[in-house]
Amino acid sequence: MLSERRLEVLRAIVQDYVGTEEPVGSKALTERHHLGVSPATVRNDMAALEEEGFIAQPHTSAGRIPTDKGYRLFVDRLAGVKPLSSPERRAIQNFLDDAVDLDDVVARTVRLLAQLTRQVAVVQYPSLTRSTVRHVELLSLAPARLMLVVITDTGRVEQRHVDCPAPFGETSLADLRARLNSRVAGRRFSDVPLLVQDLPESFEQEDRGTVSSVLATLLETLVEETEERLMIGGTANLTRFGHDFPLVIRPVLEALEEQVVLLKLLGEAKDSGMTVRIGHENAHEGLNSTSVVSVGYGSGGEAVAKLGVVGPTRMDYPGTMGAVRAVARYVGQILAES
Amino acid sequence: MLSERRLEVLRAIVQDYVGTEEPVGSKALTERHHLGVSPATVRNDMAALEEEGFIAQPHTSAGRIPTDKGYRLFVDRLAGVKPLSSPERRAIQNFLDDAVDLDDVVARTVRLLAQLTRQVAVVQYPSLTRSTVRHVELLSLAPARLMLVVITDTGRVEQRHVDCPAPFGETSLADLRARLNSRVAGRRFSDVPLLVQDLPESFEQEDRGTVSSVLATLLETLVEETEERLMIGGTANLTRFGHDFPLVIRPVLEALEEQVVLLKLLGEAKDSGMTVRIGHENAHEGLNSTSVVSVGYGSGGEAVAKLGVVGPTRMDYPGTMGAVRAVARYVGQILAES
DNA sequence: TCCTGGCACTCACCGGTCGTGAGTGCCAGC
DNA sequence: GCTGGCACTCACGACCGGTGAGTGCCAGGA
Repeated sequence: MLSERRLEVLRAIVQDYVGTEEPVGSKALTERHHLGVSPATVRNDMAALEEEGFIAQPHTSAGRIPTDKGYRLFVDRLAGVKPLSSPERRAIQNFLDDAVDLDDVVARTVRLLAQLTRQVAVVQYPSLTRSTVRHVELLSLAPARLMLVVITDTGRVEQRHVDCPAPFGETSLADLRARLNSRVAGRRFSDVPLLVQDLPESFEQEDRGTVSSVLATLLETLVEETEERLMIGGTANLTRFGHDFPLVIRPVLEALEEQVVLLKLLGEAKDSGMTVRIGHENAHEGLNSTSVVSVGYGSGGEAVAKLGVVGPTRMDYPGTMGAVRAVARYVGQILAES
Repeated sequence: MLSERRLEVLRAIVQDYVGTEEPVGSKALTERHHLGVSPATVRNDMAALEEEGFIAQPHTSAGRIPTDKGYRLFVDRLAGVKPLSSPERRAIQNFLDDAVDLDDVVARTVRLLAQLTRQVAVVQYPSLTRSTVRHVELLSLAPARLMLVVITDTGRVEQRHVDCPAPFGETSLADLRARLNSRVAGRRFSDVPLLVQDLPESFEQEDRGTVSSVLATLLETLVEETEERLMIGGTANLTRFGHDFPLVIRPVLEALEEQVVLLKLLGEAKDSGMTVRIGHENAHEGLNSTSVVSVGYGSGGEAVAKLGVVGPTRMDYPGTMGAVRAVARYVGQILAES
């Protein structure tokens, strides 16, 4: 088992390395942190920490840098979550309060996260499946062509065309619109299929085809939009990544462009509480030299989507975690209000 | 005036430099291109071209590289637009045909452009001001709360809440909906303000307040959405930019994050035909080492928005221009069909 | 007048050598 | 179990000379 002081040494190494980006040696450590022991003692501790795999040396006769395992221990046992200062909190709130619609909320959130953490920010749009239907609207575009609009409680709007097998009168349209809304308004998207399945039967023979088409399109919208969208920002922060450039950031940029990869990444994170994935803990190879800090957010108590940041494993974990958590809270509030 | 052969030499220099990314010397030039003259002659021509500012040497006793002015001459007088191969054309069409909605069209276009040109792609969403209104829908959410939905001919949907000064009956709602649509459906967004200004007067006194609120919101949507959105992709291609990394791509990434900058960039381009801005011709400082190739696209004969790519000044202009033009055409077709 | 071959010159690049210093491991003593 | 001392390692930067691609210039020929 690692003694208390060795953990302290590890913490000091992580902090110094995060600050300077350079391998940290025993002498510098004792000078910057008052550990109360000599460099020689620290050297012994370092040897032990290296033995256990928490730190490593890039070359013989260089200082040590933390390994993924070292960061993991640091995050789990040594680091708290650094709360934001109150001016920061106020700035967040003001900035988000000005948002005019859902797109704007998401866009502002991305900017905010990227600026606060000086890293790449990723924000998932509130998911359709977990949110509820506010309203379904049907419009007639042409005699045998309808438009279906679905509005969710998070302010998202989806729209689809429906080609009808037969002309559909205004009366029937109003009827269908009313019945559809009375069944699904306020209900969760995931419950919709069950709620509408017997709807065609209650219509005249001649209209059933059209009603079925509308329902099919509605359900299809549901399925398609389960592939969620997301927005990223702050990629310019990647340039502060390290010295050995292109090789590191190339795969990261590629991964960030693959929405599928990112969605999977966020999907793997815990639904509640904050998740930190460090280096090789990330399944995707391109992200092996990055850490991902993510957390769910939502309008009520329940998380409807996730947001987070992607940065070098050598990041300021307490600060990043604090910023991510705070932003998620405020976004949740904003969504609840609107 | 530059002789025919000197122009030929410039063309050869641009082509070789684009291919190899290395300064090109007189000997290599005569070997790769059958110019019919000796290296010594080419050297004289090069000296003249340098004198005129079309090429430069990074150091004494190195080959020459084209300057921005050299690329400009190349693009204007020496390079054609390389048409895509027919398999490429088919691939584009197939890929775009599968798009399900406007977001998807834009997203696919970005991917396509980025892949074809191996550069950063930028696609502007079809603009509301230049497109027409397909339908306006009004829904009652609560006794004194309405939702306004605007649907454009390019498939874009915008939605806003309206708080009414007084309760608004279903009959009045249907009435307003009908009158609103009869006036604006099929009209350009920019014409809407004039078309609706006298609408409140034709309603009962008690409803006028609400009608005015609805119209105000409608016009506000118009103004807000004149700030257009855009989508970018292919940023990973920036890693192929050059050897001297962070210093070059940092400002480019920053510029790309500023939608305002990009919109201005696209806005400065000609409305019809293709625009190529080379290096320092770009107003934004961060893009001084890049070239931007852009073109308008639209569903009819008229351009409703622009798309383009951002890449190093040392890019394959004929190929890039060909790809950009072809993609713009197909996107226009797709939009016209939907 | 324009092109060509020849020639001397420049200078970035590459590989090797060497001194410096931060950092280490080990050990004997407190 | 901590400490000071000591020998060792090795990345890094500076220096240096050889190599070769490339240049500018010039005199001679079509």
